[in-house]
Amino acid sequence: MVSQMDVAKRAGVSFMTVSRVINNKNNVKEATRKKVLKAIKELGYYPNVLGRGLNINKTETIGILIPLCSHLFSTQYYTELLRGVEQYCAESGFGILFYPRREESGDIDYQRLFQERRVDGLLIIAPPLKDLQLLTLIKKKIPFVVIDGRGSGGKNKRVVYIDADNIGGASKAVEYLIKRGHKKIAHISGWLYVVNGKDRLYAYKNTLKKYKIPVKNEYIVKGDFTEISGYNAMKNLLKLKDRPTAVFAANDLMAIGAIKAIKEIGLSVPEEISIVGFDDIPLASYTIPPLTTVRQPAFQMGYEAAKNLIEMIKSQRTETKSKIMKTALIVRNSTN
Amino acid sequence: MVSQMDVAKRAGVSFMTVSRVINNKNNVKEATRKKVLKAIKELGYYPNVLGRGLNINKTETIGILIPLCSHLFSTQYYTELLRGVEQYCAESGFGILFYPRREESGDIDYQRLFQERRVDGLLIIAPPLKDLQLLTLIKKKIPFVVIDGRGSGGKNKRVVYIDADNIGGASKAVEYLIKRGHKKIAHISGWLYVVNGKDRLYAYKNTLKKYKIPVKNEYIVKGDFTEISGYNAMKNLLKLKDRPTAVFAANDLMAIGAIKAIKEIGLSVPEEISIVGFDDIPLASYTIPPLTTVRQPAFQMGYEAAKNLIEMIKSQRTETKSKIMKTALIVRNSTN
DNA sequence: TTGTATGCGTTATCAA
DNA sequence: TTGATAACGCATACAA
Repeated sequence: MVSQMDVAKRAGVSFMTVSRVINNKNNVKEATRKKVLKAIKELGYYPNVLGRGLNINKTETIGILIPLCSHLFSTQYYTELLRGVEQYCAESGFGILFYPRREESGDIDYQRLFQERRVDGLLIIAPPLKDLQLLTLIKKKIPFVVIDGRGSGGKNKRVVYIDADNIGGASKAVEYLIKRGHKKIAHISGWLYVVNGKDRLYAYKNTLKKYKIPVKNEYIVKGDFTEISGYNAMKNLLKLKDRPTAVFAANDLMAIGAIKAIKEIGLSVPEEISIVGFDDIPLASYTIPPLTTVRQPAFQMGYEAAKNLIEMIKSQRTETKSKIMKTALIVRNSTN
Repeated sequence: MVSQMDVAKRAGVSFMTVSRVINNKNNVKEATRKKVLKAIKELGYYPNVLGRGLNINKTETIGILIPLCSHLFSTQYYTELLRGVEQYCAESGFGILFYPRREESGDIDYQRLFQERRVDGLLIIAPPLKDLQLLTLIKKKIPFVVIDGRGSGGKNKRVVYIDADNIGGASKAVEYLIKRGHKKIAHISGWLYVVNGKDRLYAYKNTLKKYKIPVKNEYIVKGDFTEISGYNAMKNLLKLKDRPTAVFAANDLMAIGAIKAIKEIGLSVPEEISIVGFDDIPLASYTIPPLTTVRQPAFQMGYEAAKNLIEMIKSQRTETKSKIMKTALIVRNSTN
């Protein structure tokens, strides 16, 4: 391994001069700098981030804690989010340590990643509704940003949340159905242990109330964001005597499952039943019929979150900059 | 920051004893160990991986270099692959440093990640056909494993490649079409600058030859793995006087684009034109009609690759264990 | 069974 | 403008 010492010997200077050149300090004579750069090149020297990190107590790396249970991660929504995160990290020279969480098994110890000095901060995606570990992070002053987890760490002002406007988006979806004349509107809910699922259910109920439409329990069926759960939920809805004429599914995959169930018994979408999803994954425009859905700005959310986190890390500040990103109703052909 | 020294003071021992406890050395008296563990707990001590890594020259982290151009990364194939990688890393206690490559911009310097001691080895996904950087890694004895890049680093026995059997899988697909009576079979090729695309094209040509069916240039249209490229390619095929009766697309997304183009001019799949894809992404079973395709074991590939890499790192050996993973033809309803 | 000295590669501080 | 020394947290080698 080539160290600054080796470079220094080759260039006939002290290792401190090498360090200065590496770090672009301006108090190095141009001739000396050239000698050093030449030696660096000849020896193929690369600075050792461990040595550096140990000294300055920084790693220029963020950890990303992402749920890996397939029904969440496999959604293209997450790849877009990741792309956004990557974009900002690349711009600011930060690395990304990838920590998939499997909710099932014993969880990851959030603070460990920081305390071990693996990362300078954490990006936490879709944590549980009440995540006590976030409180630990706050107490220990560990920088972190939460995506898709509004409120998971309580209302502490020091927590930065980046969320899509789930309530607004879901309200728009239900409102649209109401304005098209639907009165019997059902909801296939998402995984209710993350805020996305909970908020969309809340908005469904609330919008109905706003328009004086009674909320019927039999019209609310629990799903978990997977296509199969949407399929099963729809099967149940189809058994009802008073069948709904429209369904708002908490994500696109479940909407797709629902469409499958409807077609299977010979009914058609949207003629007999209208369907609205949430996410606007690429697949949404390929279903038959193409899906009316709520788009959330996944890339921007990732980018914003990384930006916030890295600014927090760099500035040492911990001021709140939570953001609710706008959603948009994309009307295609699954609604009537 | 709490260090071994702090723990040592609290427990009334030397920091070396603390180190021994951390590393589960057996030459520590049980009573002493308990004292130390108690102090560790009370102080909330976590070992600093930078200090440790600097000393033992290991990081227990692998770097994953993955193409982020959306047409490759957004495929669910890659999420599955990542899940496999994660699985083995979790089992062996390794971290994953995530390095998306954007082929467009100036590339990542592969060796840098290792030389800077960020990682102990590299997992390189879908490199270019001839990747000179891989030769550097070989020369510098940096552990790495290539996924979806058979041959990118030359035929050096020291390179470990984990690939799906692209040639076998594509051959099965084309053979199936031939056995169903098709003679006019076209191919929508993938991105030909990665081995997956190239091999599938090769297998297409080769299988036709094997069955004495002439290879017609006009039946081969270049795509780049995106849905839109499949759509456009199919448009061109549909303009031919002697239209093909079957199309083998180099991946599912392009197959889906092709189906869209076919439907648009009022023809039907599979009655008038049969389509076969490659990958078997989840979406494949939702298209209308559900797609006949070639399944590759993405999860296992990721798992195997990580296993190979980490074993190389741990054993210091660099023996070749390249693997070609089996593929399977999944017959659904897009073929006739 | 436990402790002391040393060095990993880097940067900060202070001196020259 | 340059260099010497110390320190970051840890584990190895050796001594007690």
